[in-house]
Order: sequence, then structure tokens, then C-alpha cells
Amino acid sequence: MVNFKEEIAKIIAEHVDGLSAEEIQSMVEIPQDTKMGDYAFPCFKLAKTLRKAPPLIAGDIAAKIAENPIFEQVQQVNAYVNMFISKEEFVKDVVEEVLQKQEDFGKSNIGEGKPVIVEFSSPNIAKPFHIGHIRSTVIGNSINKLYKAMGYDVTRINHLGDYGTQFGKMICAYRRWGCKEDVIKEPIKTLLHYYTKFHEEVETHPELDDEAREIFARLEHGEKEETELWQWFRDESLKEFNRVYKMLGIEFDSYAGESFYSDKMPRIVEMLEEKGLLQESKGAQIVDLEPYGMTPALIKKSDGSSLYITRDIAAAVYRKEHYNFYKNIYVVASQQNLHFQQWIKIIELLGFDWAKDNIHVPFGLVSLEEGTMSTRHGRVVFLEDVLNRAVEQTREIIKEKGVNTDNIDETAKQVGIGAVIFQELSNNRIKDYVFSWDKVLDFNGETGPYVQYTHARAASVLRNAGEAAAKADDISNVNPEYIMSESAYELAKLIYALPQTIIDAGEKYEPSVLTRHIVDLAQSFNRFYHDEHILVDNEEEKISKLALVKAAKIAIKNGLALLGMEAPERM
RNA sequence: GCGCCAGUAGCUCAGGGGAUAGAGUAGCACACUCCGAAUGUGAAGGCCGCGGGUUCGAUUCCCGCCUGGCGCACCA
Repeated sequence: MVNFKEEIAKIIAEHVDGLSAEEIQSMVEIPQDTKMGDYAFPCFKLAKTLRKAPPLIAGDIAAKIAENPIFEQVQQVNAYVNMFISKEEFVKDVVEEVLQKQEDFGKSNIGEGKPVIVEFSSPNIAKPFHIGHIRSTVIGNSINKLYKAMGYDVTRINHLGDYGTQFGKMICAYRRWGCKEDVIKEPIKTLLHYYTKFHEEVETHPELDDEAREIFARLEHGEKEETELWQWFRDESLKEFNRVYKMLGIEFDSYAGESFYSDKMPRIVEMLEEKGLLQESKGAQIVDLEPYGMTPALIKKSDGSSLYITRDIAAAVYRKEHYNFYKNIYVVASQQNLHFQQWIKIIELLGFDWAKDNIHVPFGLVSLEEGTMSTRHGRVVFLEDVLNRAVEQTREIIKEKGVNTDNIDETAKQVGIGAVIFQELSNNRIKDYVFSWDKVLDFNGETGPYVQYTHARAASVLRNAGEAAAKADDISNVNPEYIMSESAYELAKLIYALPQTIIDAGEKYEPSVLTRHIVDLAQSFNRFYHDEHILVDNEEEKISKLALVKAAKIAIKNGLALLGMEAPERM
């Protein structure tokens, strides 16, 4: 498809001195009101160099470019050159492109196969997978898919929180109050109970903390008994996590978590020493980051055991050596902003020029109406419960509406879970939000079910069309005259914009950019659907409109896939 | 106290130098003998937190303040 901004910039550049086509391209905009054109070029900035009033410049440019056949019309309005693209060619090109590319529509190859790592989800072993984990999991999954669609070679890493003093606490608690059968029966809930009990007991018995620290030190030294317990906790927890990942349709290439890097840390400490970055402070080893406006980074505790910043440095070094990444992306809560700034700065101080390729993609906090979520206080909403309730509600709605779907369980799953994912990816990831059952279970308006419904509706029209639907695949059967009405043209424009939207979303690490666009697409399709009758008697008109319906359906489906969602044919 | 982030319609949020600031939702008024009403249409709803500055032009950029969230040494 033609890149219109680029083409327009070239055309205008021929008539404007002193500005490159690239500079002009960055100035070309899409007016908010479609009545003002498909593209606009504001001329204010040219006034100084050309020594002329902006409206006069706009008038000049408009007159000079009006003859170009890519425009249907060019107008000067005040300081703007407003351009209307020739609809006939445009609509035909868009439909042809989509129907030809099918599931590949929206993909690009700007990544050229370069290796990218996306680290996401990364739950803590032996702790519940709660609604707070949904963000990293779902946002990370979408970023992974966006980068794949851009032609990068993506590796998905689940950096499990499977190490640290918390395991000292867990083992300590298990030894004191644990019961093997309970753990086997309900691993995470039981282990969480031990963990909570530990924190209650430590209030009155502070010596427990020392004991836990000691146990962790033994674990780190590979003592048999501690290691076996740890391995057991890890295995049982992963079983539970995988149940949720399966529901969400999420997979990983690697589960190399914190424990994987435990033997890779001494090397980092050595490197820091060699570079003279390490200092002793209050018995601990630190890197002083004050010259960079940051608090010191604690590398080693006074008892000699490690901290997670050391692990993250070790992990980044390992990944650079092992994957030679072009980008190493971390989808981790904004609470860890300082931590990321610190260790990325340390990578830089170690002399690695790839420090800048480590990218922290932060997101805001999820809280409950009762307050911040707290595993220790048992104030949590389990993600699995949220997904199950969404599926259950969908099943009821389907029954209520009496929709004919072949497999009500499968459809309820696709829509219910899709609703939760879509909700999560609707807003800018940096925003905090308060979890609300009412909101996740609301399926009207700008929601996942709305978009999926639109897709199913398009599917329904195509089913009802019978043979004509197949004829729409052949562009020579399509007469663009029939799909140039206002609502059809607006729909075509949004379909056209999908590939660039995918790139924008990827480059900003912001799936919500795509989510918003899919909502716009669905709204536009529904407007078209209400404005015009598609299955008309006139065969040529019907086929032409069906081609647009098909293109819209493909665009919606491909977009949803990049959010990690299914697009059911019936719902 | 210092640092980072956020503040836009009653509510939830888009937009991020450019034309009259947009959606959804709630409430109001409409549209199913018609391809799927989980839909669509209309009206209403705004000192874009406050005060300065830069600019031809600021909701957008800069400075200060206010409010809220998060972080700031042996948890991750």
C-alpha cells in the first residue's frame, strides 16, 4: 500500500525550498475532523523563511499540487493545505492488500530478524498468582507479539522469582508448622499460609528472621536438604502457574529465573571490583551512584549473601552473551524504576556499550477497593478466579441470548478471558487502577466482547452471503464505487492505518495504542453496517461490500491476535 | 526531605505544539416486519489541577506550586 504521508511529503517538497521531504513528512498531519480532509499540511512554520503570510503559502502549495492524481481535491483553509485522497484507488488498494495478505496483514519487517528479549510475568514461586500479576503477563505477552509482527526474533523469558531470603522464610515456616500432605493437596494456598504465619510470628519472635537468612545462605551454598525443599516448592508452584498461562494462551521460551543466575553472580562482583566500582559501607558492598543522582546500589549484604540487583546485572550480561540481543525488554512494575535505573547505570559503568539496549517498560499499580494488595495479609484477588468468573458470566449471557454456537464452552472461554485481557490493555500501562469486579464483568461499550461481537457479526454476514463471499476474494470482481460512501471510506482508512499502528504500539511498548485502534475499527464497522445494507440484490454491489467486510474482519482478527485474544466466528 | 510518575466531561479514560479538546459509561430522547440490539443515532455534559514563562499558536514544552501514587541500604 502507498505510504501517503511519505508521498505527500515528496510532492510538497518539490514546491517548497529549504525543507527536506523528511522534515515535511513530520509536519503532515491527519485532521481531527474528516471534513477537513484525509491529510493536512500546516504552513505557519514556513512564514519566516518564505517571508509570506501562512494562508498565502498554503494557497500557493494547494494550487501547485492540486493537479496530482493521488488527490481528489486539495483546499486551502487559512494556513492549512487540506488534501483529500482519491477514494477509488485508495479503497481498492486497501481491500486488495488485506485480502491478499490475510493473516499476514499488519506485519512488517522493520525488525529484520534481530534478536529481542521480552521478560514478563515473572511471578514469585510459592505465592499466589493474583490480579496484580495480570499486568506484566498480559502487557508482556502483547509486546512479544507486536515485536514478532514487526519481524524481530523474540525470546520470551519468565524470570521466575524462585530465589532469595523469602525461601529461607518459607523453609523455616515449613519446618516449624508444615505438613507435607497439605502442600501436595493445595500447594500455593498452603505455602502462602506458612509465609503469612511466618510474618505473624516474626512480630513477637524477631530471631526467626535471622534463622530464615541463615537457611537461605545454606540454600545458596547448595545444601542438600534445603535445595530439595526449594525444588519441591518450585515444581508445585509452576504447575499452578501453568494452569493460568494455559487459560490465557501464553507460552514462554525460557523459565530461567533468579536461581538460574545464582552461580553467575560472583563473576559480576569480580568485574565490579576490577573496575574499582565496589565500596564497603556499613559492612555491605555497594556501588556509589551519587554522582548520577541516585542512592547507592547494594551489591552484597553484610553477611555476604547476594541481592537481586546483582542477579539482574548477571542476567543481563548472560543474555547479552547468550542471545546477543538488540533489545532486552523488561515488563516490570513502575515501583522498580529506581532499581532499573541503578543496574542499567552499573552496566554502563562496567563499560558495556549495550547498556542503552536494556529497556524497562514500567506499568502502574493495581490496588483493591480495600487498599493495596497484600499477600502477607491475605488481601488478594486471584487471577484464576477473575478469569473463571468472566467465563461463567459469558456463558450465562450466551445462554440468555440464545446464540447458536457449536461449542458454548470454548466460546465462553474466548470471550470471557478476552474481556479480561482487553480491559487490561485498554489504558496506558503507566496508569494505576483499582480492581473492580463490576468493571471487568462489564461487556458493553469499549470492551473486548464488543470488538469480538463486531467480528462475529462480520462473520455472520459473510456466512449469509453464500457464494458471493468467495467471489469477493477476487479484486477484479470489486467495484470501488460501492465502497466509497462516508462510512465505508472511514472504515477503509482505519484498516489502512493498522500496520502503522502496530509499529507505533511496538515502538512505544504500549499495546493500548493498538487496543484503541481496534475499538475505532469496530465502531467504524458497526457504523457502516447500520448505514448500509450489505446483502443487496445487485450482485456487483454486494460483492464489493463483502470485500470490505472481509477486510475489516481480517483487520480486527489480526489486531486482536496481537493482544493475545481470539476472534470467535459466533458468540 | 529527595527522586520518579500521574492530574482532561459526574465516573473510567484517549489525545501530547496547530483548526471547533474526543471516546466509553451514567442520566435523557430515539431506532429491531430489515444482513446478529453484546448494536446504532441525537441532545446534554469541559477555567484540560493552579500560577508564571517560551512561541505566530500551549491542554501539549519549560519553571514554580497544589493534590494523589510509587520509590529512596542489607525483601524482590
